[in-house]
Amino acid sequence: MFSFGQARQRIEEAIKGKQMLLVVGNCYVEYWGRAASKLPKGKRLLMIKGDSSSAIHQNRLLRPTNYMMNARISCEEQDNALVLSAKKLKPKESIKVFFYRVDDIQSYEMDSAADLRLFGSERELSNELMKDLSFLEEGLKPLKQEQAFRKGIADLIAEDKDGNIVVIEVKRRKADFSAVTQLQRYAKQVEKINGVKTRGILVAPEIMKNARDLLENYGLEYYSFDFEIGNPKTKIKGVQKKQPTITEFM
Amino acid sequence: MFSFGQARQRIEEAIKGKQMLLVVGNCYVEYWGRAASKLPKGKRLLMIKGDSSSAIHQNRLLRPTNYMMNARISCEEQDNALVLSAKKLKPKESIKVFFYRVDDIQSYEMDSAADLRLFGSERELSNELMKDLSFLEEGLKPLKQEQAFRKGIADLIAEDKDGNIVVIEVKRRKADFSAVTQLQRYAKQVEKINGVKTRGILVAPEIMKNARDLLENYGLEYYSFDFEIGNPKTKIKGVQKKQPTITEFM
DNA sequence: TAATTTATGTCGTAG
DNA sequence: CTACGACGTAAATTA
Ligand SMILES: [Mg+2]
Ligand SMILES: [Mg+2]
Repeated sequence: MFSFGQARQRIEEAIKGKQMLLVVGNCYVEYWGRAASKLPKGKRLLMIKGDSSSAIHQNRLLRPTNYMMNARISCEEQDNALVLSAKKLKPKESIKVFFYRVDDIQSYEMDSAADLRLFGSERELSNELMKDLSFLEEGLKPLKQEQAFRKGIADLIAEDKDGNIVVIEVKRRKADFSAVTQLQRYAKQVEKINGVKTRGILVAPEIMKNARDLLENYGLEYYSFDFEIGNPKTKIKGVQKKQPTITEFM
Repeated sequence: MFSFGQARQRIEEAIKGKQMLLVVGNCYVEYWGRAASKLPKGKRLLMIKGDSSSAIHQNRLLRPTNYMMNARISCEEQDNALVLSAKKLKPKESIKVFFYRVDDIQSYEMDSAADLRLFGSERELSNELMKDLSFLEEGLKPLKQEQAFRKGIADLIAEDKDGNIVVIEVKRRKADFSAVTQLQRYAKQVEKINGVKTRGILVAPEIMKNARDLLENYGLEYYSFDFEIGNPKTKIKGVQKKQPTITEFM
């Protein structure tokens, strides 16, 4: 139990020092901005980080119920509440946390943030695949031109043994409608730019049934694959072309 | 500073009691599952909630660097580290947090989670719009509104004054490619089911330039609108039809 | 700065 | 349990 005066001093100190700040207590939360919300009174945890990212957490779920980043934080004592406000412009937004009881305040001087080393990202899979496109199809070669650019419009652009341009989209998880429409969009765009018929290949571990139907309607191709995440190398295995499932004639 | 023995006891108690648990200390984090990652040693905050949702936070950004939900949490003392593990099946995943120094442990009995009352969601805007479709266009009437409502394939399905079926997709923010392709997919599907030409209308506060070009290529229509978030009613205002931007002749 | 895309997306919901 | 779409998506990347 903290008096609002004590609490305010402690909070302002921590914020000034860019410390990780945690406030636990009975509060009511209002948000107004891109949307609006009200969180009924209850015991919650407020986390404010050194970069001013703020979040109100309940005791369930990963994501906070309210949050804001790049905000200006302020703290004021009202009649019956300690009010913590986070405000930002662009978009104009505001959160107000009304603490009616402050149970605990903790703050920690933290180490400067380190980069997470992540393996198995789509980018990594895509790079691995590019090293040997014959995994996909005999005679498939990356187009040097596109390779030069960090990222063009599609994940990969290649040329098949007959000289057709092939647009390749890689997904690290089960492909859905959006993966298919994305590939279709890229394929059409490349087709328009180069003025030649272009193949589109979706490479993903799995694909939703309905998404696959759409893909086949668009005349695109699907290859399944597996990958094994390793350090430092992620390995691609078991690439195989899936034949169209001819379910109906038009 | 906690001894590993003390720390372990405190942690296990908090987890058993489904309390909100916070552990601060110098640690190294390994994740393996859908992807894999390593977070270099440093002072971090581990948050474990009553539903076993766990997150490793650094002192910046809203999102945690590592996280897991619906996991089985365990804690064991090793030679030079206190190891907190979170494991789950489906997908099979694991996080290990190696604490080399435990600076602080806090746990809190929390109130049961309350529902956030959110205003200005897409669903709310859609409902509001349906009440008076003449906002969009004279003579537009909701069609099979219960089915449109329940089925949810499209946000709204209506009939215009000439008897055409109109599929309407509402977006609460600036519409992009995916909004356009989504609407296109719905419109085509309704067209196929009913066997008649179908209009597709995208209603959004704004639309990306490129997305708009795509929309016009598809023969779909765009209406802009504004909304004012209120409690309990969100008001829709300033709906206006945007004429196709004829940029090029085919 | 705006546009675009990824994400270990998370989360809710309907079937 | 899966499919599917919203999310105040956040965050990284690129033009
Ligand atoms: Mg991709
Ligand atoms: Mg919608």
